[in-house]
This record gives sequence, structure tokens and C-alpha cells, in this order.
Amino acid sequence: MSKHESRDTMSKSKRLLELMLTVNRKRKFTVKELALEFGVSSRTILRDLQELGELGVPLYSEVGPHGGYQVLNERILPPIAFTEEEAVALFFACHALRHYSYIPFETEASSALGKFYHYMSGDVRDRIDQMKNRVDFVVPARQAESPYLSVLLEAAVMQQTVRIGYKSQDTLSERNIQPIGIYASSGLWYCPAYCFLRGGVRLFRCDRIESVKEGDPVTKPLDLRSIHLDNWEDSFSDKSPNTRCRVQLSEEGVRVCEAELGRRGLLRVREDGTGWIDGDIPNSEIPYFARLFIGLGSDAEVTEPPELIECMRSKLKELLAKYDGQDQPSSPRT
Amino acid sequence: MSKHESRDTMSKSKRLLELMLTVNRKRKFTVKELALEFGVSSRTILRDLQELGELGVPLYSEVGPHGGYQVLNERILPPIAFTEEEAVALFFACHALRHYSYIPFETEASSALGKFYHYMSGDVRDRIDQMKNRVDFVVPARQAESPYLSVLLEAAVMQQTVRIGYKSQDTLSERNIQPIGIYASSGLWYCPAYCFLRGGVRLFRCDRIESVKEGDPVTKPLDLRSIHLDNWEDSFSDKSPNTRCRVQLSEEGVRVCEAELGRRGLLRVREDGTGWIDGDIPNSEIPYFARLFIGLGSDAEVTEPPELIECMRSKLKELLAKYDGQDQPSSPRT
DNA sequence: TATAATAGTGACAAGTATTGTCATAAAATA
DNA sequence: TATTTTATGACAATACTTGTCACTATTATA
Repeated sequence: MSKHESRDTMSKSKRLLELMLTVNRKRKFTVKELALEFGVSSRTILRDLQELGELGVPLYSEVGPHGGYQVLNERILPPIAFTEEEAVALFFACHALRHYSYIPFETEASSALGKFYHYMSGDVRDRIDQMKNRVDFVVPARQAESPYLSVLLEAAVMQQTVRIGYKSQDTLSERNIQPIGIYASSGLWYCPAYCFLRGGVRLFRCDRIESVKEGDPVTKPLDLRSIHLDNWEDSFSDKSPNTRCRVQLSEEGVRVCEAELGRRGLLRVREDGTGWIDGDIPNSEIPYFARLFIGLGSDAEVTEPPELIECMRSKLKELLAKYDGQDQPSSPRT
Repeated sequence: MSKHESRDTMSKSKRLLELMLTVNRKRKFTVKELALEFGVSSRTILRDLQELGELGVPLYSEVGPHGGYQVLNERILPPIAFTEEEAVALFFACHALRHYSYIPFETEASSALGKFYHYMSGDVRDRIDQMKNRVDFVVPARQAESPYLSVLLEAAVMQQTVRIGYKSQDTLSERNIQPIGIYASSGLWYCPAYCFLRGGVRLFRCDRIESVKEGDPVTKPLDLRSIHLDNWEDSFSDKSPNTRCRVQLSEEGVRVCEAELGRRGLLRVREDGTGWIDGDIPNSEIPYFARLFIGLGSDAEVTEPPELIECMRSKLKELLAKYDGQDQPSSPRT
């Protein structure tokens, strides 16, 4: 049963196009195979393949048993109809990626970008040239080193465990984890993962991962296929002791908190743009929140918990002591 | 002089491919025109065009003088060879755009994304499916409204002036500006522009632009073609009174400051990851910097200017008063 | 080493598709 | 109405495509 309409009465041009799609679907194939599928002789397929090669499809062949044709490395995308707006959007999406010094794809997107650009028709290209340095998506310039992104992503996709060396507050520890995924936020890469050391889901900062080895063969991977970036937080932070936290926020406060803890689902926003935080936070994060709300100044008003307020108070005192009654630093750095 | 090699001895298949490119370059054309260009008869071109139509190129024709063929709306990109890695990178670049609720392109990138996805061969698609919710580029979730992005961008590209209503610190003012470009940073859109009211380059936050009208016909556009996103800061902040600012930063402090003021060129980084700030800041921004460095706590150590330290001190005292000796808010909000 | 599987080339005849020409129609425009 | 343009049909000449056959070369494997 042929998937293609009337493959027996197909014109050469159409056959070539279909052939292009077919050889890209199956990367490896023999002449006879295609001849049967298309209902033409092997000789014809051979001629067609040669023509495809001249047209730019990178074909490679090997003779002998288990030999055959292969599409080298690259795939040909069939002709795609893009509107001008779409092409432009696509271009700038890729363009934005150039800000990331570390991305989990081995090939740089810039080569794809170049091809795209090269094949676009004249006036779209002109438009892009004009817009090129008039619109941008900025991410923080210098980013912490994260050389293991592709390994972590691969492990997440393949449901495998890896053994990482992780530096948290000057403590270097080694543990088996099974990554759930990776994401970039404010210039840093994060990796939520099941941690076999702690027996639960934890969030790791990729720049603090100092080494990645193959997973311990003893620790069997779990089935975490149903846990991914959109829902991993449900399985997170249920273990450590929590405290209820409530904070009133001004419009500006809402904006900052969205940037900082958008993914945690603690934040509620009123219609007028102001909002509040109400939810449980792990005790271990109290210092982090204290710093956040101090930075917000009058745009945040913490009402709970007392521990957080106390922590803020002590930090404030410390800072005040540092800057009070002096215009020179108390302990200059080297 | 034909751009194409041996157009007179071209096989039909090749001619069709070239034709596809040609009709997409010139969006409007007549049959006779193409016949001459390709060195074949009009009848042949007519037949070819019909075939192109059947192959999916959206052609439209009108008879009569000034009639002719048109490619409707969409462009066909010629077949492009992408490596698997490239295709994946391209996909995720577009995927990342979905976080932006406001982008300056009228068409959503998602439609381009859909087409891309649709035409990709099976196993690349599988790979993308598996990676889809395992890797992400996060930008702050809810973003301030910025409905005028495309107008501003258009004005920047076209070197035109626009008249905006701008809200800065509760003051609503109207002024003519000539946009230099737009960029997104930490969830907000910014628009550097020449401000005819202030007579210099200023930075505007797009969510504070309340209205955009056509530029005043009296204010003639300047030639700002040589000024764009990569260099506009050179023409910026030379007018307002500045003060030298010096701050020592820990590793963490460097990271935050890079995110906040990466584009200003004030920041220097040492090899060990720590760094310092040394440069002129406008006096008007002292409150902003005060808040920033208070938020950084012990990760920042301000040494200059005294005004900034004084500002921080007063803010600290205010905050301390707010949170001192109370566990309930002093003035609960409604 | 022999065998089978595979690509690759060349020649040729039969068949098929492509092309140009001519005729004609229809629509739009000036 | 004359002109420009798309659009369609018929037909013959030509060019291309295809299958078959014969043959070579390479490689893995029995």
C-alpha cells in the first residue's frame, strides 16, 4: 500500500521531490528498496539519486552486503512556505540565542541562521539587515560556565542517571542524580533532578556542577518520564521544614518577584498591578528571601514569618553598621 | 546576462526549482518576462507555473494590462539543508520566544514553528518531542504591557520621529523622539531614542509609554543611521550631572550586577570571579543604585560617592524602623 | 576462496513527456 | 475598440525518460 498518490504514474519532477523527502526520512536505504517503493526500475532510481546529489543532497554510498546509500549528516527540509513576518521572527529568535555562551546543542545555531539568511529573498533580507541592530533580546552578558549542559540534557531525555561533583557553599560533594531537564534563567542554567543522595527532587545550578561522570551502575534509573520542567516543582520541597510566608507587594515589587520566583507559584497579582506572596517557603531559603525583600525596600512589606523579619532585621543592622559613620570602607579588599 | 548556469539547456526539474526561487524573489511578474529570462516559450512557463501551483506555491494571476502573476502572501523558502543539531537549535530558539507576551512582530512565531515542526522528518521530530519539556530558556513570566513595540521598531528602522506620552515617576509628559531601537531585558522592553525635548539620547521604558502618535511634522528626523543598539550608549548620559561611583563586588555581586547593568560598561571582572564597579553614574540614578547595593548586602561594598552611601544609610534606617520592634505591619494595606 | 549483495556504467530501443507553434477565448484597461 | 495579459487546446517535432541487458567493481560473509 503506497502512501503516495498514484506513485506509478508520477512525473519525474514529482518523484524527485518525493524522493528527497523519502531519503531524508530513512537515512539509510538501498537502490532496490526505493525502486520497489516507487515502482520504477533500479536504473531509474540510480539516475535520480545522482541528480539529487547534483541538486545538493549529500549522498554517500557503500557497495557490498549491508552496503547501500546514506544521507550524510545533513537533512534537507522540504520547501516550506513562510510569511515574511514568520521568517523575520524566526531569524530574531535564533539571533537571540547568540547571547548564550553556553547552550546544550553541540552545533551553534549561527550556522542554521546563516543558511536561513542566505536563502531568503532579497527584500526580506534587506528588512532583516535594517532591523538587525535595532531589536534585541538581551540576557546577562557574561555567564557562569556550564560545560555539562548537553550531558545533563541527554540524561534527562534518555532517563539515565549521572554522577556529579557539586559545590554548594564551599562543600564539594559527589552524588548520583537523574536530571529532569535544564533551563536558563537570568543568565544561569539550572537543572532540577532527582537526587539519590537526598532521596528527592532537588534543584542544581549547572555552574556549580564541577564534574559529570557516568551514573553509578548500582543506582537504577527511576521512571521520571511524567516529570518534566512544567511540573517538577510539585515533587519538590515537600521534605524540608517549611514556614508560611506572607508579603505585600507594590507594582514594582510584583515585577521583581516575578523575575525572581516566577516559577514557584507563590505570587498573586491584583488587577491594579500590585500583589502579594502567600505560600510555604523552606526554612533554608529564609536568608535568600531576606535579601530579596530588603532589596525591594518599600515595595515589599513582610508580615510573616517572624523568622524572616528577624533575619532581615539582623541583616539591616549589619549593613547599617557597615555604612554608618564612615565614608571609607572598614576593611578594604586587595 | 543570466545569473543561472546554462539556462538554455536546463532540465525541467531544475527549471522548476529555479523558477520557485525566481518567483519568490520578484513577487510580481508576467509570463513573458519569465519566458525571456529562462529562454523557453511562454507556453512552457504557463505549464510550469501551473505545476508549481499544484506543488503548493500560492500563485495568483490577473489578466489584462498591468496584470500578471503574483505570489500570494507567503514565500517559499527553497529546500535548505539543516543538520539535526541545527534544526533542533532553531526549534528551541523559536520555542523560547513563546515566553514573551509582547514581541515586535505582528505574526506569532508559533505559526512558523508549527510549519517547521510539521515538515521535519520523523526522528528529528521525536527528538524534539522528547526534549520539548526538558530544556527551556526562561524569561520573567508576566511582563509589563508594551503594545507599541512594532511602531517604535518601525520608526527606528525608517528613521522617523514619533510623539509619545511618557510616564516617568508619576509625571506624564509628551515629547517627540526618534527611536534608535528596542530591546528586551529581564522581562521589560526598553527603547533608546533621541529625545527632542531633552536634546539628547535617552532611554525609555516601553511599558511607561502610554501613547504613540505620528511624529510632529515640524521636528525633522535626524540622520541616526550610524547609531544603533550596539553603540547608542556612547552618545548617552553626557549631559546630566554625574558622580564617580566605586563599588567592590563579590562573585555573587558580579553576577547580579551583570544582569542589572550589563550594557553600561561600568563593570570590571577579576579572574577569580569577583569584580568592581568604577565609572560615572547620573545623580538621578543614585536611588536606583542605592536599592541595588542594599539588596546585594555583603556582596557589595560601596566606597564612592558619599551621596550614594548617605542615600543607602537613610534607606536602611527607614527599613529598620519599619521592621524594628514589631511583628505586625505598621500600616496594613487594603 | 567462492558467493551473494550491492553500487555503478554504458548502450539502445521503446515509450513518454516536453516543448514550441498556432489558434482561440476571456478579461481588464486605456 | 485596440492592447495587454492570462488561459486552454491541439499537434507535431523533438528531447527526455525508462527498462533491459550486459558488464565491472567492491565488500562482507559463508
